[in-house]
Amino acid sequence: MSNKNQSREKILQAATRLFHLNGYHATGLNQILQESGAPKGSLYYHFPNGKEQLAAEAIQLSGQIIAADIRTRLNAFDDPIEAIQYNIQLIAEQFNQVEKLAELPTVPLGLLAAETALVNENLRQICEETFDMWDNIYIEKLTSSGYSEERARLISITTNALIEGGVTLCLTRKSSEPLLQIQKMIPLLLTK
Amino acid sequence: MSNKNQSREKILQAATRLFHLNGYHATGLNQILQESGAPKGSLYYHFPNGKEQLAAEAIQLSGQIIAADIRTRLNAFDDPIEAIQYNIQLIAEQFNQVEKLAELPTVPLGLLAAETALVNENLRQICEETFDMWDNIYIEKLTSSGYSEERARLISITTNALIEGGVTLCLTRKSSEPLLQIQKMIPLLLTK
DNA sequence: GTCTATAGGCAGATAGAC
DNA sequence: GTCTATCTGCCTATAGAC
Repeated sequence: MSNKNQSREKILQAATRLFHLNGYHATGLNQILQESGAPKGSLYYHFPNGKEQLAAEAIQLSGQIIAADIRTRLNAFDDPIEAIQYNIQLIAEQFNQVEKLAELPTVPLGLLAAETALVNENLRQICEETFDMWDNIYIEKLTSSGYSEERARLISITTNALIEGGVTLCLTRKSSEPLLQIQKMIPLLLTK
Repeated sequence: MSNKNQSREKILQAATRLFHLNGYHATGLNQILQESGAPKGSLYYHFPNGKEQLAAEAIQLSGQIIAADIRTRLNAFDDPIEAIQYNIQLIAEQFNQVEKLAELPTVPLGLLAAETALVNENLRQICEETFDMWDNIYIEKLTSSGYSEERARLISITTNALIEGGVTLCLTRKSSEPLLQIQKMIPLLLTK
């Protein structure tokens, strides 16, 4: 059982990294196995439903890691404006060294979501639940800072869209600039 | 030559639709040919560099179609706030009938950009140029409405990120709601 | 310019020994 | 639980008749 979980975890970690970085369709099971060091037989023992199950668990795993990141960053400042700006700043900094991108699981799931939404209902739902989870973190921070429920919802959706779109722009431009620029607009969005 | 261009155009149109909808890696050449009605020999006659060339031209084609859409929409209102809101509204409405999504090439290129940015330098550059083109349309509208060059740049980047991220959220939620919500924030962003 | 047939490789998935 | 060998099918790309 200890071995079982070790292997499983290694495979899942490699899958999570590769799916987020290269996407669902561009990532092969062989690639995942090679990186994790596990054999193919092992993969189907631990993930009987193959690639789809692997992607489902990968999205959930990184969804929770990112949620934890967002929570600690938002808690770093009382003022929600500073807090959200800090969060975006840290995401942006990942794009300074593109090599290091490979190590970090904190690239949001826009790619996976867009790839699967129209094609795989199961994965689509998991992405939706993940976005819900992230939304709720922002909403809680904002309502506890005195924003109305309705306004908090609006700001949260907008923030998530800004981050997902901003990440796409940073990837495309090979630069952290887009998110650093976007971050400057947060004070305007958080007008009460 | 008339036949040549007809075939070429059909293939390119099918490719454009499928790439934007399903992504680069999930779209097969067979699928493109089947939809276009053209034979495989024809594809490699018209696009000697195969899939990559097809994707490159598809991005450029839809990039220009979308640019034209943005231009006419921004020209529909003098006030840039109303104009940008109108543009987002029209993008959002595409997600009301998911069936009709298939017909419209106006889904921005976030998926293609994120898929290719780290993997194919040629396609990455084309995506970057396309984003530049769209940025410039917003910038021109804003500066001619009295916004400073610097502020116009900032707003344009943010608007593009909002749209790309918003589209991802709409796809994931199978709903036009996210973009309709986001649209409400435009007046705050355009504060002078 | 158009079409067929097919090469050659890699994908995801499975069977069965150990 | 692990590993190898292998199946089937689809992928991109090409060769060559017409």
